[in-house]
Amino acid sequence: MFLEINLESEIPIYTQIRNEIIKGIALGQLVEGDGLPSVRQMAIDMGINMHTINKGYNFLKQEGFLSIHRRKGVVVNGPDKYRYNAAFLEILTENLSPIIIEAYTRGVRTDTIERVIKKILLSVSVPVEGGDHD
Amino acid sequence: MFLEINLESEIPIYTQIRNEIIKGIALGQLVEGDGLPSVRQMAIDMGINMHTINKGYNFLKQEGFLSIHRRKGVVVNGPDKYRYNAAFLEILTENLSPIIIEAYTRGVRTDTIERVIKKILLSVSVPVEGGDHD
DNA sequence: TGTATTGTTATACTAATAGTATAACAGCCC
DNA sequence: GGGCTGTTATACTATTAGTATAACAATACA
Repeated sequence: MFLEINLESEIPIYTQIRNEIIKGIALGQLVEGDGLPSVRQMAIDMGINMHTINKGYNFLKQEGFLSIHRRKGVVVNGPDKYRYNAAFLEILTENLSPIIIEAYTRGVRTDTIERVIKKILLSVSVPVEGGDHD
Repeated sequence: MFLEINLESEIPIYTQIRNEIIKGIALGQLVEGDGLPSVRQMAIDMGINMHTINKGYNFLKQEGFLSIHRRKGVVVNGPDKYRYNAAFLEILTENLSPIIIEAYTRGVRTDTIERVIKKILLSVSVPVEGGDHD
């Protein structure tokens, strides 16, 4: 696995694992049916405790990104398992609000904010005029 | 003070205080020179410990939003004291990335994400076609 | 000049969370 | 049946959030 984890970050390790795997799915590096390393193996690879990995995997399982089987291990789900709904859009708004409002208050103009958003989206997708993901 | 604080939230109280005051500045409810309640008074009003308020105030002080004097109390700064710079834009990108990437991965289309952003900005500013803040 | 109010600092305590460390349990493919 | 999987339980350390007192230091103001 090629997860970029920063042990010094204030962001919990299991959260970083979660975010990196979601990013891997966004980039197409992880697709439906792909298997992930076992909690023990990844723990060894990353020099991190097994339970921390397991915690990250379980968040992703609960959110629909992964399926977990006793012996088969951890497998990436298809998009239908983690497609967004109205509730997600509400949480998204709640999470974005303080960040966006701070930027606005600090004088970042609307078009600059949108440029930042576009840059992030471009880092994870192929730009297609008028087109989109899925 | 009219800060909306949720004691049950996973977000630390002092962070909520910080965000609410920044929001107050964005809305124009707090402008340069305005005084805020003393740490003791606000602690009483909100039923929260003095140190928690103080922690929130000090974050805002360190970030340039507030000035704090021994006896005069806490005062809102002018925009020049908290205007963004290049470093802020980098942190902004870092903070937005996992949220935006997750939304994208879950199938939220680019224009939907931008609609959410616009909704947040509208909640805090007066819509002006082609114009902007400041 | 006092005095009261301000933010500040120090100390101590509880509760919750992150992370580590072992160990054992249970499903299941080969 | 052996070995690998995720799972669960327990225990421990470190850090953070929040509370609770108390005292200190600057300073506006009567």
